[in-house]
Amino acid sequence: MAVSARRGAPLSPEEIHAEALRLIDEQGVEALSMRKLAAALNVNPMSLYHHVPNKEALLDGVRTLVLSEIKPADDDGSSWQEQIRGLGAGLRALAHRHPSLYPYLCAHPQLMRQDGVSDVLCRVLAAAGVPEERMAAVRNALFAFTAGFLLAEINGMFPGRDDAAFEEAVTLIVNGLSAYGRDGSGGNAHAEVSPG
Amino acid sequence: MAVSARRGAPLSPEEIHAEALRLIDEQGVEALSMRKLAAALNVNPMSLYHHVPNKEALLDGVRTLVLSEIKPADDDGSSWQEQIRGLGAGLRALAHRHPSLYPYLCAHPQLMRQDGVSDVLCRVLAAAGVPEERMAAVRNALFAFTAGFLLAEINGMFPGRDDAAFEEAVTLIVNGLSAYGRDGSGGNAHAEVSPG
DNA sequence: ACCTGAACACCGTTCAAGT
DNA sequence: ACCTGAACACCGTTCAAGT
Repeated sequence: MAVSARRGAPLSPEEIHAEALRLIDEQGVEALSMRKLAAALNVNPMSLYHHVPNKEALLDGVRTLVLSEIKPADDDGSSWQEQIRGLGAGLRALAHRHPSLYPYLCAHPQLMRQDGVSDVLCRVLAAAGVPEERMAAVRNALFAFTAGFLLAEINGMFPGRDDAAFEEAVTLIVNGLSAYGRDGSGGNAHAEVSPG
Repeated sequence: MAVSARRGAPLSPEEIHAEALRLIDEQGVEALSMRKLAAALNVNPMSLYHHVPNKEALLDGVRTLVLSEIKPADDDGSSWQEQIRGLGAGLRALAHRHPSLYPYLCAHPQLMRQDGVSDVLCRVLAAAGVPEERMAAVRNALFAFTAGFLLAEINGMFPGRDDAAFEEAVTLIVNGLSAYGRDGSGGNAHAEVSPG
């Protein structure tokens, strides 16, 4: 059986990811090392490598663990404006729950492309009047805008957690989306400008 | 004089920062180490510490070096929409010139608060009809949106350098700003919603 | 199957010593 | 004033060996 002398149960990836997230939330990503993580788990540093290929894969696991917290709400019948605000608030809550990990979430956007969130967002955007052929671009822009705003917020661009600043930002977005509903073109006088 | 046996001239912070930037652009931020940098400068690793306090300060210097590339254009009489597009394109060019450093620029937004850029942006926003008391919030939001979009782009959210996606994003912003010009309130039906 | 200790190739940084 | 070598306290990771 060869279970660790210092522990009752064998390690598992889940346990490792959870403890890594705890350490990151507590001390920051920079402070996480395989050796410290092993110490926190009361285990030899090298034991980790039987459950996780390397540190990069470990961080990948932590990122997916955090992203699993996202539970996009169902359509509750409210206006698309309200639903946009709700989605933004949800992502914002996640960012503030894990401020130290958040920049690393932004740095790996393939994980941010969770189908659940994307589907809900697209439904709301369709309700706002975004035409099908521009849906992907608008959805990506919105996602990037939101992630960027939260990154700036977490990095201290605003003094503390400034809810008014967040409201202003969401309003800017909602107003921008409204143009799609008015004429279906997004009012884009520059859509055919030759790109750079 | 005690100049390095292997070099003609003594080191300088400028030389160190420039070489560090070169290495970062070439091999990525993760690959930069004090020891490799010293080797690239043909110098003993410890010599660096006579010109730079530590690695964090070195990266700070590299960031300010890159930010000094920003030269916000003067008012050329074009519409505020065109000027917004110009500012965005300028920041985008910088991001693509230094894709590896760019995420680290975003992580230290105090450096992004260059007065020059901020002043120009505020002038353009005033032309768009943003009222004085909301200027700071809108300026910050715009900056964070742009930085976030470019971060997503650099991190591979879009397939390659997708100019159409960037145009769509800027259009969304421009449309959002247009609401301020229509009624001066930004059309913000939710400005007084109780935060959180 | 799971764990471990020793070892390797790296780090950033300090410090006393050189010229 | 500027540079240097040795040393310290860390890293991530490999590998052969243990049960």
